[in-house]
Amino acid sequence: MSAAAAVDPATDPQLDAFVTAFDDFVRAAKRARGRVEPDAVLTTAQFDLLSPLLEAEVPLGLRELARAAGVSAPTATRMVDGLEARGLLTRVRSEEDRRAVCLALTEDGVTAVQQRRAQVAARRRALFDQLAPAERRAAAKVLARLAAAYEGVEQ
Amino acid sequence: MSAAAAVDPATDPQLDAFVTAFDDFVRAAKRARGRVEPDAVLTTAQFDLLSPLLEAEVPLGLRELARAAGVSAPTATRMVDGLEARGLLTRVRSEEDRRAVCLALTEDGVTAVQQRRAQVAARRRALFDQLAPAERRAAAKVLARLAAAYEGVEQ
DNA sequence: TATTGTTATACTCTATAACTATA
DNA sequence: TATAGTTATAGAGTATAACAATA
Repeated sequence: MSAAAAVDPATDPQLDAFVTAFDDFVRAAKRARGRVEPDAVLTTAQFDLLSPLLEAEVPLGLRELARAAGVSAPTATRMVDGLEARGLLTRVRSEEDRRAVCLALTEDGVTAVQQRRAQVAARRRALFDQLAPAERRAAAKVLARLAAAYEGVEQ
Repeated sequence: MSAAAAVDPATDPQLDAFVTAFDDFVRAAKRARGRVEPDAVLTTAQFDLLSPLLEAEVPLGLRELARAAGVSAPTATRMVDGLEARGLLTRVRSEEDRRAVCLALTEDGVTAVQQRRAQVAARRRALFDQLAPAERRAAAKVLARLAAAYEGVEQ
């Protein structure tokens, strides 16, 4: 048994409160996601894959996109197949390096990514609107701190 | 275009800070999940499905489990097929209502769920350990508040 | 030899529609 | 007729291993 598994959260009320709140938050977020996503233009995975292309000054390679989205190259290839067939991105062989492909959003692709971003932003905003001013400041601070804390975990 | 999509987050610095922090947090959490889960006994979906059975006093029906996990009945059936084949749960026809099945964890199933819970708890704890005492209190409070706020969104 | 991308293969998660058995 | 569950079918996401083309 690992050291972490041997720890009884009940022995530390602060840890227990943190873990419970975290679990509640994750569950609530999951439920909310389920309510919003059925009619989405892009799935989460597709959005994560395409999103970097909106900021990209130049077309990106498949591996770059795969790494940014946190998926394997074959998975990215397959996803790109579907997205290309739907006319959301273009895949052309690079002239400089004939091994590489250049991936870029089409006009429809840009629209799709922007729509999905707007959906996500709307969801965030709806949550924001539920909070009192002091809570809003506290939430932004805590979430930023937690994001940073993740980087210190498991190296 | 929806009202929400028309809002420019940049016009409200507090909203912008909140949305940015939220996005950073979600991305960091996703990366961390990817680092931990490859060697997990259960996938997230399997864990979500089995988890209620650990607390259940009596065996649960398939629909109950499906609803709790947020998946359709056929999805639950298929998942139960695999979990039953792996010996993690038992599926027996109910005596009182011959339409229903009674689902319960086997000893191995209990171990698997507990292991996964320990993994999740360890991840939460690692994050908790990164925080200063004041940050821990603030985080627990904010996460609980956000979980509650979700319930007020979209009714 | 190393890198980029694809194909082959296999498995999980997901849903809707249609079905069976029971109430 | 309504409910519990399953089967049929289809599609997306996921990975590893093996491959081709190019550097």
